[in-house]
Amino acid sequence: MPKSPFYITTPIYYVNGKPHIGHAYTTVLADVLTRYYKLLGIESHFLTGTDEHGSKVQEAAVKNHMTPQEQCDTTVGNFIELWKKLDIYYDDFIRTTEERHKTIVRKILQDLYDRELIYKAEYKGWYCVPCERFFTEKDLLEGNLCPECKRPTNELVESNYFFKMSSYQEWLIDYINTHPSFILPSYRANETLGFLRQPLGDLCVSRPKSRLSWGIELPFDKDYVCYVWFDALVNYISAVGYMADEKKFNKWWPASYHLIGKDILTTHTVYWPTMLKSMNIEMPKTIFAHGWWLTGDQKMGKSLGNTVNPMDMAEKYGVDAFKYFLMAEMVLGQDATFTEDAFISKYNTDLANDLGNFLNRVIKFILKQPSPIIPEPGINDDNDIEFKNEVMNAVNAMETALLEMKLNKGIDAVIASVRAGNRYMEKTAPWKLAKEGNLERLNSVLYNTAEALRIISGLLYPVIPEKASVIRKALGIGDEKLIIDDLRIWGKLKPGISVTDTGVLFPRIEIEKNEEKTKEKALSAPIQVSENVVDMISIDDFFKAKLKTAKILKAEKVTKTDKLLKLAIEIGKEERQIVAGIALFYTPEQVIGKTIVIVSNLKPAKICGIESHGMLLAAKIDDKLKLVTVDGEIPSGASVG
RNA sequence: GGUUCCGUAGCUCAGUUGGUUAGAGCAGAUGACUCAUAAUCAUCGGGUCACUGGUUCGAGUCCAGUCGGGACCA
Repeated sequence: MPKSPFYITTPIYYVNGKPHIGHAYTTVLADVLTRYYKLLGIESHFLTGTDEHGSKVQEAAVKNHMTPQEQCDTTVGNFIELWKKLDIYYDDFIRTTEERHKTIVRKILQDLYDRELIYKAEYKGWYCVPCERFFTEKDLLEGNLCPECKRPTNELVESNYFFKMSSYQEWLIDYINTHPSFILPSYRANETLGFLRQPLGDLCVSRPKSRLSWGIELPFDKDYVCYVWFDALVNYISAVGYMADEKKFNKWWPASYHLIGKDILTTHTVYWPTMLKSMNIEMPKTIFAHGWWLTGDQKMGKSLGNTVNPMDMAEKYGVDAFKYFLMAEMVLGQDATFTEDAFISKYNTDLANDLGNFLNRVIKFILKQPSPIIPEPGINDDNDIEFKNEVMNAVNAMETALLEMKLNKGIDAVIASVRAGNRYMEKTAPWKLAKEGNLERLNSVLYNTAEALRIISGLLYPVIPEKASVIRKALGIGDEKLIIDDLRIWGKLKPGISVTDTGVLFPRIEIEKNEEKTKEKALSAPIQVSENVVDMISIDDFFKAKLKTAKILKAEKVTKTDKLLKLAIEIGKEERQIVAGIALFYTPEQVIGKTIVIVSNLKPAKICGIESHGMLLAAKIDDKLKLVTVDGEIPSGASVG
């Protein structure tokens, strides 16, 4: 493992809105990585913060009848509060409105200006008065209309200051090519190189105060403020003492990782490196772009109303479980989908059934013994050795995973060792050993399971600090300092310590009943619709069901059933799959191309293992069934009602 | 439209530089156990590895094309 200090950053978040899953994910990731490096005994520094200048903050302030600074002070609280709630331990939190930051930005600007790396020039653009925004010609809509509000724009000549970014183009291309871990994943490096195939322009680093006053004033021209991105990027060095505390700066820089979302790739892989180069500062070791969490909303279309706010999951099922899911489920770099079903499934299998249950059975069993302490182990047999190897294997896997930025793999390995623990208990059956009075074997088995839990809790601590601490408390080692060297050695757990029942670690989330109901409804619905309308309902009740026209694109029989057809349907621009119990009445060929009516906002359900996303309407009497269709031509996606 | 990545069991995905019977988790079926959170453990998947053609003694793994999906750029 690297022994040089570990310095990790998140982007500084823009304070014009509320924090969402994207912010949370990056910050949790940085937090978890930092905790791992601290576990490895490496000095670590974790920086996050907020980006507080720029037009959007100014606009929000005006709207809320505040000064921009007041606006920042209020909204920054949302972030700090969330980090507290998520148990995030950053070492530093920087705000770009802090003097320690602004001073450095001014110094950098002055330095670059003095060295003629920043120059003043006029450039032509199109200005939209209502939007108060400047556009380049290519941004405009046809007829020189504003791309935002579609009103005419005025051609305008404006003076601004430019950073000579263009002069670093060749250097940057070469640097990326010769430093394969500079931008990760590698396809993001390719994207950057793609961007760099075209001539790189100079970067406009000023905004005239006449258009925007909320920013850092240029030290050499009081009519301008600094462009937000230039300002913001500097946080990564201003926070660790650049031009202020040389010793501190040399300790932490270059950063080990700049974690970013893929949406801000270019600013971090083009602007920032050229800025650093111009300042003669070493490049960060790795700029790592992770993917996005797609929520139900984005993935399934808006009409459904089954959206889950991922943040609610932390509230509902616990912060540690939430962080566990984020870390275990996303392959770093790729996008991942967040659904409550996936969350619950992962929670129940990994955390409740595997980990929580393993802890529980070990502790409860030891507590049933005449002396409820960690016993003295005897000689290991083959089962013991096999189990021990599996646990030690997890330690190695986690270390490798960290280096490769494949946290999910590391976590998988740890959970695999938990499963090995459950398997080990079945194989050795300590309850039988107790009955037989084979105390030597019994003690060995109980010791080994407890020892495994010591190591496993240590490996998972960075992800689930609170719950891992509970495990350690149960084992009687709650106060011991956690270091990797102790996890690498089997047998560190001292016999003789009392264990404690700390209760159920992760209570199972029970959802079976709800699922069954949905399933029944979905199956029987098409057959019940026409008959016996009971109870009167209000119009509002009726409109809760969003009925829409849909065109059947594809249809096929569901194997092993005689009633079900699987349909691919089109609702406007959206395409989805539903399962309908109409196969006794229609062949797939008969329904393809038909425009039918469906309930589009029905909660999705699995029918015979197939996801069904909506329900079609059909009329039925006795043994006849007819689909509800529309009279004449109408596009799919039209509202019915 | 250009560049690029991907398309593997019902679902999520692993599959190193081409080489013996293509794997894991979840879901499902059957059985076992009872220390445990109706948890756990064992056994059961014969999947045209999107399609077509090619290179090779041999390709999920390389090449070309087709279809489908994503990313970036325009």
